[in-house]
This record gives sequence, structure tokens and C-alpha cells, in this order.
Amino acid sequence: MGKLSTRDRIIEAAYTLFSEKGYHGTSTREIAKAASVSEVTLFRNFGSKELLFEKVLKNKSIIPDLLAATKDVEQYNLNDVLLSLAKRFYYTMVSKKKFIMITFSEINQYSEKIIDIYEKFITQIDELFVKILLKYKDDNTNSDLKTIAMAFRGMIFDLFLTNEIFLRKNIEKTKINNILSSYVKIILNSINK
Amino acid sequence: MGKLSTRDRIIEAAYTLFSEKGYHGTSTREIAKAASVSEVTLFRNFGSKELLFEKVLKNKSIIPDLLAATKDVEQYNLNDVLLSLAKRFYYTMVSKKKFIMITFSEINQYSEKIIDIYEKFITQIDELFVKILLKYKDDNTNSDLKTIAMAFRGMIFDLFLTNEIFLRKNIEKTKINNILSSYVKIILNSINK
DNA sequence: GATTAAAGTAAGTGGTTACTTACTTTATGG
DNA sequence: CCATAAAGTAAGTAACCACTTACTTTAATC
Repeated sequence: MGKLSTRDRIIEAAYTLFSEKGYHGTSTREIAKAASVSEVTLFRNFGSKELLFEKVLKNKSIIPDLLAATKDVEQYNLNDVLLSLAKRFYYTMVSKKKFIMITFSEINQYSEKIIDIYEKFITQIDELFVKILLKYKDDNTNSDLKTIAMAFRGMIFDLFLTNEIFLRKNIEKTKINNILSSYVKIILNSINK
Repeated sequence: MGKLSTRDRIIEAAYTLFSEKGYHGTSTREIAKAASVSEVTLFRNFGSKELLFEKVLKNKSIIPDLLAATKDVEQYNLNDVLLSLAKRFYYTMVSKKKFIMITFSEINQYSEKIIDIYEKFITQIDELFVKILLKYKDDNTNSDLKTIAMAFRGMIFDLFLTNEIFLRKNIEKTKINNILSSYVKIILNSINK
């Protein structure tokens, strides 16, 4: 990895510390130390702790990653498409765990910004799933695809929360993939009789 | 409602404030003011802010409510049993929203205690669902009931998170019940071919 | 009416926090 | 070599924090 600018080192340090100890639990002194800069440099660069926090949120947002991860899914059957998307969705969240931790800790303090993030997050995933289910749907079923999409996203999101945030069990990747595969089958059973 | 003791007034005030502003974001002065007691009384009763926090967690835990809510489900078909349980699960979480908010905010700060809570929470619900699915399962299917139970809990938990914590949309109860009903059908499709 | 327990008031402790000011060092590039 | 920009150092601000001490008030009980 290349050397980071002073600014980026501060953002990285703040990102990690905010995710581990929350906004109020982290002091600017700690952040400066972790970034190997003086506290004065931190304030010269960002003005205040709050503005730094906002830059961290912007800089580390999961939304661009999510957009990238759900592009270009080209497979021939619904099972493969859904499984592929489920994995991408899941592992994108894993790679953005710190960001999700921050939004959890600060959902009340910064509710506007964070609600906005989750709104994008949820509608984007749901719409994508609906679009895909529509393509493959049996014509003689009238299942509510939006509800099925919500259910699918919910299972996967909960799997992530349970393993990565709440219980931290470090489950093997193959086991995760098997569960995701089962979840796909549950969905498939719902749209094809 | 009857008058609360000094101790209980402090716990109530702390419960609300911790859920709104987090542990570090709430001062003992604020808590005392909200409880209409002097700060000295707070410290005389609980010793320290941290001990008060622990009492709040203990006093307001969702676990006993969850145990109570999932007892005595007597219905004649699986659809009704699952729907009834899904509703109880969902609305218990709604009634304990503040508690869940606190665990979210402080999951890193008090990880041991909170992981313990979620471990109980998750295993309890999953085991209950598995037990019920087993009773009604078609003998000729070999679906993995534990995975199906996880999926079911996941959908419902995510529905709660999305509506109550992340988006706060105040959706009508009938709409929630319809979604829960659809979720039950998704599960039923998975265990009966 | 005296005793006792639970509350309040007032004042203050030492520590930490976000943030500032003023001055100095370091490194870069013309 | 000089100008400039970005960094550091040192010291300090005012506010706030959790928590304490010492003393007083209130209210219920015997």
C-alpha cells in the first residue's frame, strides 16, 4: 500500500476508532495519536470533531461499494443469479463492517444522515431483487415480489448481523455460502410452485 | 400508573436517555434532572454511572419478555402457530425498542454483556421455531429446519429493524401483519412441497 | 416528640474534553 | 538560498465530566 496523506491517515484512524468506541467514546487526542499527527493538525485539517466525523461517513460509505457489487450479474438461471448477488451483498457488508458499526452506534445522534444511508441501502437492494425476480417469475403465480425481496434481503442482512456484529463467531466461508444457498432455495420455492 | 420509587425513576430516566443518546452521550446530571432527583441521590443509589447502566440493562432486558411471549401457543395448524409467534416476536421487540437501541449503541463498549444477551435471544427463538417446525414437517422432505428457522427469525428481525430503528416509517399495524403473514407463507412453501 | 432514613443543597474535587494561540521546525521547489 | 506550505510543540482556555464531602431538610414511625 502506498503512503497515505496526512488527511487520509486521520480519516483512517478516526474510522477505526469511531467504529470501536463510538463518536463520544473517542477523543480527538486518541485519533491524532493513532494517525501519528499532532492534535493541532487534526483541527487544522477538519475544523472540528463533528466535521471530521462527517468526512469519515462520506469517505467510507458502503453505498458506492454496494452499487458496484450489484452490477454485471450475468448468469443463466435464477438460482445462480440470486446466489451470486446474495454473496456479493453479504461480503460487501463484511468488508464495510466498520462503517456499519458506526451507523449502529450513532443512529440516534446523527439520525438524519444515517436514515438517509439506510434508505438508499434498503431500496437499492430490494429494487434490484424485484427486478431480477420479475424476469424469472412463473406467469401463473401472483406472489408479492416486493415482499419476497424484502424477506430475502432480511435473511441475508440478519445473517451478517448475527455472525459479524452480534456473535462474532468467525464462521467458515463455506458454511456461510451453504446458508446463503439455502436461503436462495427458500426464495425459489416461493416464486415457483 | 402508580408512583415510582426514587430508584425506579432514576432507572426509567437513564433507560430513556441511554437509548436516545448512548452511554457516553448522557451525563449523570441529565439523568438526575430527568428523574427529578438530585445528582447526589443518583450516586447514593447506584454508586457509579457504570453500575447504573448495568442495572438498567438487567432491569429492562428483553429476554424475560421474549420468554413470556413465546409461551403457550396453542393453535391447530402450522400457519396459525407461525403467524402468532411471528407477531409476538415482532411486537415484543417493538415494546423493547429502547433496550434494543441501547444494545446497538453500546455493543462494542459492553460487548461481553451484550453478546450474551443476543446469544440468548437468537438461540431461544431459533430453537423454538425448530421445535415447532419439527412437529408439522412433511416426513418426506429433508429440509434443514435450523436454517429455515434462522431465515424466519432473520426476516422478522430485519422487518423490525427497517421499520422501527432505521427508517422509522410508522407503518400501520395491518400492513405489518400482512407482511408477517407473507413471511409465514414463504416458510411454509419451504417445508411442504 | 424524638429517632431515623431518605432526600436535598451547595460547594468543590481532579480529570478530561474540544479547541485555540503563538511560535518553531521541516521539507519542497524555483 | 529563499519562499512557502505543512507540520510540530507548548501552553492554555473554558466547559464539562463523574463523583465526593459536609451539612440541612423532609417525612414517616415508634
